[in-house]
Amino acid sequence: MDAIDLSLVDLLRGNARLSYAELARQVGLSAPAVHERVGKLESSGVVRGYRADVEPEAIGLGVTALIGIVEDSGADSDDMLESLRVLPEIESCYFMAGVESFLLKARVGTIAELEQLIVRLNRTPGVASTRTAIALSTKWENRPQPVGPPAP
Amino acid sequence: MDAIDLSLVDLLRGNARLSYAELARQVGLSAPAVHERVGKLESSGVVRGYRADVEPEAIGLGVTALIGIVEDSGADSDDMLESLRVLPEIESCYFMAGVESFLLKARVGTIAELEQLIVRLNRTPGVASTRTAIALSTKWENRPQPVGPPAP
DNA sequence: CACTCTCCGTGGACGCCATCGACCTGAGCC
DNA sequence: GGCTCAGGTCGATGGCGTCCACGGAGAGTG
Repeated sequence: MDAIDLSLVDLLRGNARLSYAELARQVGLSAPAVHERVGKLESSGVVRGYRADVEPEAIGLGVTALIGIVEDSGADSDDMLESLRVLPEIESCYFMAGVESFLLKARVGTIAELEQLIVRLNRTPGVASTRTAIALSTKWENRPQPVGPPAP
Repeated sequence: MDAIDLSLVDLLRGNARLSYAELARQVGLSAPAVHERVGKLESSGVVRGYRADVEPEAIGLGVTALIGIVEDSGADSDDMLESLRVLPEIESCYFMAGVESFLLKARVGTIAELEQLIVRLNRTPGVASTRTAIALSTKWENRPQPVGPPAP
C-alpha cells in the first residue's frame, strides 16, 4: 500500500469505470502494472467492489429512514444480525456505542412500506424497541473524501 | 425507464466495471444499444457515477460517527448546509424530521480528529448543539437492494 | 564484492471491446 | 399510403485488456 496504490484507490473512488490505460497515464505506470496493482487491491480486500451510484427515487426508493434499535437484555447480537441481514430494505447496519445497539439505514418506496418494516423489526426476537427518524431529503451521500497519508 | 433499463441499473449497481459487451449479453441487446441506454441513464441523472467500494480502514479512516445537529431557532439552513459541505469528513448529510435538523455521517482517522470535527461543528453559525454517536463496527454499508417492480 | 533470488515494472502481441456511421424496422400521425 | 422518429442491428476500426517473456534494483549471503 504505497502512494501509487493510494492514488489508484482515489481515482477509482471518483470514477470506477476508468480504463486501466487511463489509470496508468494518471499514475505514471504502464497498463499491465496498474492491472496487477488493482488486482492485488481487490484480492486483499482493500477494494471490495465497484458500484454504480444511482438516484434512489429513480428506482422507486424514495423514502429514507434511520432506525435505532434497542436490544433486549440478554439477547444474542449475532442472531439478531442474521435476522436484520435478511431484510433487503436495510442498506446499512452499524453496531453502535450507546443505548441503541444498532443503527440501520433503510430505503423503501413508500411510508406504508416503512411502517411494515418497523413492525417486522419490532417483532424480531431480541429487539426491545426501535426509534425511527425519517430523512426528508438527502443533501449528499457517500461523498468520497480525498485520501491522505496517515495522520502523525 | 423500462424493464431493460432497470436490469442495466441493477447490473451496474452490482458491478460497475462490467463491459458494455457483457451488459449486452445479460440483457439480450447489442453492445451499441446498451451503450446508448447507459449514456441516457447517465445524462438523465439516474446513474450519478461509478464508485469503487473501498475498505475505509485501509485508507486511514477507521472511525465512523453519526452526528445529529440541532439548529438555532431562526438559523438559515442553506447557509449552514454550505458550511457543512466544506467539511470533507462529512460523507453523508440528511435533512431530517425531528428536533435534530441534520444527521451527518462522518468518517475520520482517529478519535482526536473526531473531537476536532465536533468542536468545529459546534462553532459553526446556526448550530445550537450536536449529538454524536460512534459506530463501533460497520456490519454492512450501501448494500444494493434489488430493484422495485417484481421481475419474472 | 559478486552472486543470486525476488519483486516489480516494461514492451510486444493478439484478440476482444468501445464506438461510430450506415442501414433497418415498427409505431404514430397526417 | 407515406413521413418521421425512436431505437434497434450490423460492420468496421482503433484502442484497450491481458498474457507472457524479459530486465533492472535492492536485500541477503558466501
